[in-house]
Amino acid sequence: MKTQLKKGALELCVLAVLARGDSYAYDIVNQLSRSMAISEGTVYPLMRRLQDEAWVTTYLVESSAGPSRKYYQLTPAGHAALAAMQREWREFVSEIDSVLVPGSVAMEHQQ
Amino acid sequence: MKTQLKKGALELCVLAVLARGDSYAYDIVNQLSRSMAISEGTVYPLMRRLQDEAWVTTYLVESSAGPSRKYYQLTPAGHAALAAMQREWREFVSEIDSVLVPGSVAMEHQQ
DNA sequence: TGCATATACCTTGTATTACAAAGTACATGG
DNA sequence: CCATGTACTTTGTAATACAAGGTATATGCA
Repeated sequence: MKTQLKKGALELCVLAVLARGDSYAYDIVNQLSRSMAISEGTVYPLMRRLQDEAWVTTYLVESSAGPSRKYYQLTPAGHAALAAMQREWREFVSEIDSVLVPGSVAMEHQQ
Repeated sequence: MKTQLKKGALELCVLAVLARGDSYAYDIVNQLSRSMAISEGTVYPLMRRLQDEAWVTTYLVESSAGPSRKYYQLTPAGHAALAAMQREWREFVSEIDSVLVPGSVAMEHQQ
């Protein structure tokens, strides 16, 4: 159930994380997993999609504690996409809320 | 994009509509399409899923302006599911917002 | 009668995507 | 030299939104 809700929002979350600074997939997973259930198998294909959209560029940085890290950096198009998706997110929440609570904000009378 | 966000939330919306009164699929589509883009091909399979979950029961009512309408009525389990999904919806929005606006809700130690 | 239109239902096929699971590879300490 | 932690990637499965098409009923109108 919740899995379905999550679809599409993760892309927004990843872009939001990258807006706070360049990062690599493994770290993004760890950051997001503090707020929500998320797995590697979801994020890596998503990073590929972000590249395909030209919303991010990548560069390698060697690590002293394991294999090289592939950092992702937002492009101007990526920043624009983030802004657009934040707007869409707000609209989406409003749409759903308008269905859940028609008219006023009184949620005590149902059925 | 928005299509993906929508997944999972539609079920919640349909249950919310039914909580305001029994209705039939064709009318639910019309009601929801005032707030959001939605198509018949999405709703009919969804109604079937609600039946499979025993969240709704159905009854036929003849119409003077077309074929009989299959009305859907929430069961007690359906009301409970609606309440649970509303809670999940709130949690989900909070989770996403906490990522979009770090520091607002649950951000302990951000790097 | 015949046909268009509106109502109402349902099914099929396709695209998207979250996730588990598995695999590859690097670095370090016991 | 191998277990552990780090880091990347691919494969297969399930869920589901939607377009498109199909069926059926009722009415108005030419």
